[in-house]
Amino acid sequence: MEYKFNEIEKKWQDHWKEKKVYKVSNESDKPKYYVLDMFPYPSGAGLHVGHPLGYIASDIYSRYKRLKGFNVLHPMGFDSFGLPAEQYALETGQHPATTTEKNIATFKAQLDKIGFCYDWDREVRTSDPQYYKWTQWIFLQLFNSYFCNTQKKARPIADLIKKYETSGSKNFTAEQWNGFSVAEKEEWLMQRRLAFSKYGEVNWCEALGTVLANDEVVNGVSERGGHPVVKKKMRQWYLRITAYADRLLEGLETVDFSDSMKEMQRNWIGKSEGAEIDFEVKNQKSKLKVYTTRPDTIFGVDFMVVAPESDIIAEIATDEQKTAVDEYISYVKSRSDVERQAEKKITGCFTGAYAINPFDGREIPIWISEYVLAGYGTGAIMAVPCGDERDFKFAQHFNIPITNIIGSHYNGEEANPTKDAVLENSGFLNGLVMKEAMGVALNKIEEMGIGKRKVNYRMRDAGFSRQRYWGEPFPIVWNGETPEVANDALPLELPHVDTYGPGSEGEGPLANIKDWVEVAPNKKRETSTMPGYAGSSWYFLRYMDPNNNENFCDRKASDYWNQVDLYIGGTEHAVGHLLYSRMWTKVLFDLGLIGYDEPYKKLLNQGMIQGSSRYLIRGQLFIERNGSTDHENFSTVLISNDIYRNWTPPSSDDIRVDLKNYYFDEVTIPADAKLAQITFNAIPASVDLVDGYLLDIEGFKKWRPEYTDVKFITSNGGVFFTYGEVEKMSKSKYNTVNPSDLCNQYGADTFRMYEMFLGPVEASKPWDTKGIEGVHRFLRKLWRLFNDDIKGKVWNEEKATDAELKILHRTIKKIEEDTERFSFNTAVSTFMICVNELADAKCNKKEVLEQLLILLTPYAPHIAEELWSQLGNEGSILDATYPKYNASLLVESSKEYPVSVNGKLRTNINLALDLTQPQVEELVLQNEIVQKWLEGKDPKKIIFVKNKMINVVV
RNA sequence: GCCCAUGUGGCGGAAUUGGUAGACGCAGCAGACUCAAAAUCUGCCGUUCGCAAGGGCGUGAAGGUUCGAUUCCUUUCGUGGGCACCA
Repeated sequence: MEYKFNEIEKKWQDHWKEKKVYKVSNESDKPKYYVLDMFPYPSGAGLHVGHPLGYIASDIYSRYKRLKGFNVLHPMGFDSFGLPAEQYALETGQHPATTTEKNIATFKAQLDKIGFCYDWDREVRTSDPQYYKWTQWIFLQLFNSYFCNTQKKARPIADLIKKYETSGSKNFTAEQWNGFSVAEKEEWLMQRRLAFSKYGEVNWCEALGTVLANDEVVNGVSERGGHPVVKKKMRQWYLRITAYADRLLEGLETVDFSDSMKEMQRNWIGKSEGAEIDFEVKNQKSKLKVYTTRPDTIFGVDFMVVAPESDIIAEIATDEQKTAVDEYISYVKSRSDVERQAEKKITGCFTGAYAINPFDGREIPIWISEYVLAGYGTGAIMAVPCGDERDFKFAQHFNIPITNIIGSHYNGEEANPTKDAVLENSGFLNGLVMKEAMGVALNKIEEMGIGKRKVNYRMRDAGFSRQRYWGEPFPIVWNGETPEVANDALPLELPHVDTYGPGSEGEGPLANIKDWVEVAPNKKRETSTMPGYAGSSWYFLRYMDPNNNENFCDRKASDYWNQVDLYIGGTEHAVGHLLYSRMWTKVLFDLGLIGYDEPYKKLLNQGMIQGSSRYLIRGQLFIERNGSTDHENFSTVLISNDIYRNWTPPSSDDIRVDLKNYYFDEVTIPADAKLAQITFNAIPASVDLVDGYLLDIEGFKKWRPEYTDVKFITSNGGVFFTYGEVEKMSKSKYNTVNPSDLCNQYGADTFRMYEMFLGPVEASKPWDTKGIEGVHRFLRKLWRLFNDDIKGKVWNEEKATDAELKILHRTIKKIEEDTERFSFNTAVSTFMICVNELADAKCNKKEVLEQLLILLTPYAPHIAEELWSQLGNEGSILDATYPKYNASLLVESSKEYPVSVNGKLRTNINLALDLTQPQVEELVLQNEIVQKWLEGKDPKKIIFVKNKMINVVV
């Protein structure tokens, strides 16, 4: 009987579906366990082999936990709002809901093929009105809440209003408040709401009349069309995540994330303690407020740098410098934050103004430069070139003299950011170590009233509106400049639009639907929609109670399932999604809606599976006809990579002389034309058309008919080599591999195990389909322990020997350990070793094999269930009892010790495990090989680590 | 530029706490079975010197700590991810 994986997998998938074996109940006597994957965006390209890596890992762990007696929640859904669907709609006119629906169907079919144990009855889709009803509802909770700085938590805004009405605030009295107009009141409240609106900068593309996402902007121009992009101020919604900065930092102490993940989040939040200092500006009324973390270096300030966006520039720039300053500012407008900071080139412009050092009266030139960002601190810094590398380079570039305040710690060649130097040239701080000087300087600054201590965060409030269609509409109506909660019942559904283009002022497409926007005279709906992370910030809660129409999630359900025990996803979400959803959870907790303020107890980061793309070298010959300067592509060749690689191009003089050197030896250039240019570049070939690097030439011609007639310059034997590049999997690079194809060809069990076998889940690695054979052979070998292709059943009910039980129990121990620590790749190896050993021992005994099958169930559920039933078991193996390993079977009495002399391995000696150090030393010194390496000398020391090794030191 | 990760045979990787580097698999080579192929099985498989026994070198590079370093520290180079409107 052969291993017919296609039949077996179909049979059991149907059976499991029919018996609803993956249905999960919110009531159970078993302990609960919640395993969650970061849900996918259902792109039109479908699932590729990179997606399921984390899903397989979580599926294995879920099934393992189930076998261990837990009630396991392991749901799946779709993050189905997003830009690509809208972009596609813009191009084809198809409604995003239609394409999204189709894409989800494809994804689900692909996922089911791999045999995941999802309870599909709990599926969520962020674009489903029944889901985004609650996203909108939570937004309104945020809108109607503020962060109480005394209690350090979110509270209803009504509480704040009550306080204002009765006792006012530091900005106004109760009487004043009660006299304010609605609009005036709202202006004050807006400064406290957790979801609030203000003017912010967006990437504005005039030519497209639209706002662009950062990744639609390349080098300051739009990716589509190459039009200029500038920063433009527009009204935007924001979430006051900065209010939660400290709690987001503290919360990291309570969760099990990797240290690097925590580090990334800490850096993102970027808490720093320092001071804001006001500097007088020479001959000006306005003061320059800078933020610094190093007030101890105040005597080393040689210049100031102000962000180009700062309003103060207009006030202080001198007439002589005005033109230069304006020019510089317009240059900076075209640049993104990333570009501004990544730039190695040093740019800047002097304003002509001088600040005055409050301690020694020195005049400090004020510059503007793009390396200072407006959004951070006060948008201005005091530059200390002897202590800061960027300041130093700036000073050097613009020939600004550098003051040394750290003596020999500064060598004149590079800045030294030390805090341990003793200060010099520093007035009242002279002689103090910098660390101590910090407090002294701060006290003095506060005493003089020219500045104050200030905690700063690099993190900014999160932009929460998008000028797009395919997202959650805001249940907000604008009364002039005052936002009000819309009267509509939730969900406020996305209305139908005829076109997906932007509104006349760059608003989202919703702005074009007059009837929808104008709800009453002078009352207009908010026309932007929520960003992608809105729906994903709370989806882990919805899975617990997905069909609840009364509540986003019943408190009983969220208390039962509690936090996500294991969350698996990529590091690319390290700071975005994870921080947002941590914040939402904290708000929901503060408002008493759920019982915990961290969503994810443990986070496991899966690596990215990269594509292994294949490229062909294409040579193209261009000619010019009749004096026209347009180049015409006259001839094309494709060149095998090894030939091209070994080719040395002739010097440019040769081109016109000898085309032989250029692979175009058979080309005759028409009389009325002349050779213009020969170029070589790479064109992608689909990975389906190569075997390793060898191209299937005929297949390629069929795939790209435009190359049917071109000449292929082949290597010896007529073969054609492509070359490889490891890069992100994407449709455009033709390097995607569809998991469904592999499941058809090798079976889901093979595919699951191969994905795991590839390497550690956390690591990124390139995909290579070739290795899958090895895993497939392993499963066939396992099958043959039960069934022979010709003889049929070979398993038996004989009693297992000690040696066989030892193989089994060693495997039980290792598989359990490896699964617990998410080392799935080594677990697969362990299965292979076990099956190899059982085959060598000719062990076909049910007593051993049955236990092995249970271990294998999380990894390869279909074959395990099939063989389990062949062994005559009644129930499903999914609910079998996980084997316990018997330590007494694994006890050894002796060990083959490696023996080193001076750290170099020289021999092995078999020794009993209960020997003492002196006994070991004696036996080791008797050994011939050890004697030889001792060369008659006495050993200085013999290091003996029990059960590990022996090292003789001479 | 900044933050994080990572670098081991031809390839994916193993070595869990500083203790035998290269488990397991792919590819390759040689052989068995077969009319043949597939499948399966056996052996070899980091590099170098050597007939062999045995030795030298070897975990991106350079230093350091240690009896002992893929593992810890310093410096440096390459690659991947993130940098706030891709998700």
